[in-house]
Amino acid sequence: MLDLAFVRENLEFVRQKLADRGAPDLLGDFESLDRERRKLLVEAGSLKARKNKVSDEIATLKKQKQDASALIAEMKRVGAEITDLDGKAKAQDEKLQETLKQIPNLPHESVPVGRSAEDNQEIRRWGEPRKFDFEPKAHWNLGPELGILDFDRAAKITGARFAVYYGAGARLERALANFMLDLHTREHGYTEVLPPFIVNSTTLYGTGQLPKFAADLFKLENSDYWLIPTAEVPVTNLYRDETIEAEKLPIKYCAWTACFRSEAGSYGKDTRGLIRQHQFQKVELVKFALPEQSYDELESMTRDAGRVLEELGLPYRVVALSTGDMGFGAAKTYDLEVWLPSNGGGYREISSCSNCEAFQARRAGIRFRRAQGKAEFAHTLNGSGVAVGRTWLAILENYQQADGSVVIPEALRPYLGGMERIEPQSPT
RNA sequence: GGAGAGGUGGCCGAGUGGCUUAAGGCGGCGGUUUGCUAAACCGUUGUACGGUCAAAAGCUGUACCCAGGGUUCGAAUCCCUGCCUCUCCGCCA
Repeated sequence: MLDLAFVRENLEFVRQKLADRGAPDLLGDFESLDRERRKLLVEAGSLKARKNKVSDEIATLKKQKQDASALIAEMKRVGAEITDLDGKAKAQDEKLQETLKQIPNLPHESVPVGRSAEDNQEIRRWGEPRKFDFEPKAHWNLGPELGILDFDRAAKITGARFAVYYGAGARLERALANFMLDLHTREHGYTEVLPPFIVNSTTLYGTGQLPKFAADLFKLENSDYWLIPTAEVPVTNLYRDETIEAEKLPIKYCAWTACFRSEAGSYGKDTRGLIRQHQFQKVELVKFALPEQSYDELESMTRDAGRVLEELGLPYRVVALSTGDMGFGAAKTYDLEVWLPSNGGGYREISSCSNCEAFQARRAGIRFRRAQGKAEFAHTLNGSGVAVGRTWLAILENYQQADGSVVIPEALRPYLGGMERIEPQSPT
């Protein structure tokens, strides 16, 4: 959420930044709404001041056993007026809050202005895509052929966009999660968190999934419980409505969780394979940072995520998302895109690292306090470190051999009991 | 799922309709005293949204005693609903 006073004082600037994102103009009636609301606050405030004063006078009269009926009668009328004004002010305020909650974050000045992913800016590349001397297969063929991946039975027991893993496939997924967690906790200074995979709606408001993106989420029936779309949601909300001591910043968490997304509106996109599933696993990185350090923290978080792919020998590139391609709460986002040989070869998103500045903190009441001075809003950052399911398929595709087996990257072997290669196997 | 007890400032804790602008204590901050430390003493203390101001400071208004409604001239206090915590019982990985 943007700061109300900031929007009021920088209306044209805000309009421009939102236009850069390609967001519709949501500030249409902001000025009049804000003006009307403040006028009502002043009127109601002065009436309440009178009410408080007269109530004291009534108390004094009663104590002295004198007649207060005239004042009481007046206050009955004033009370009705206050109820009326409060109602109007509340309605205006709700409209204003609703407007503010619909407005995405303002892009940082360093973000390339553009309309879509076409305008994203490549920052750097790591690794050389492998040259195959045979036609590389897509993972949705490789996996089932190896007997470690099964979409058909997943469709039977649940539905489309789910998968079952067997044997070395299940173990590879588990090994990847452990490998990522160990790397971030041992070498990058993150503290591991295991949060609930179900959260309430207040939590989803805090990180910005609600109210705009309810359709992307799974909601549990007859409750206020929702499945998390990413660990960013529960982990960022750990400090909701709390004030952190400045010396403790930056706080760095990493969390392995399952993630659940309805993928409404993506019918027809990535229908084959593991790229776009309703349920997938992800190791997430979350930071709480001082405002003056948050962009340095974004850089290091992006490097921390990249380390995972480098250790696994997976070629990737880093792109800065353009203003038109960024998520709702982000002020700046880097995507990590891993190279996949299937479909003629190309880079696919495997991590997204964002600095939300104070956008989430303002919604969620995440503050910090310096030794001297008032509480300020912290900056929050989140990034995948990285998506486990997509790493799984990247390993299959990048490390496949002509005979249909898959070589396990060195760094991962200790997590697989020394296994060097996945050979075709029977699932049963 | 059943029964009961609770939810008050950063923390502890008083407070059953108006002398509460939330007592008292702890902690924090500032100061006095002191060879240093400790102690003692004095002062101070949160958040949000407004008004005033060029702006900041300051001054000032309102709201906030889990949340949302209600009763009343007046609610931390009374009523209703919800959420959360704790204790006991039942069920359970």
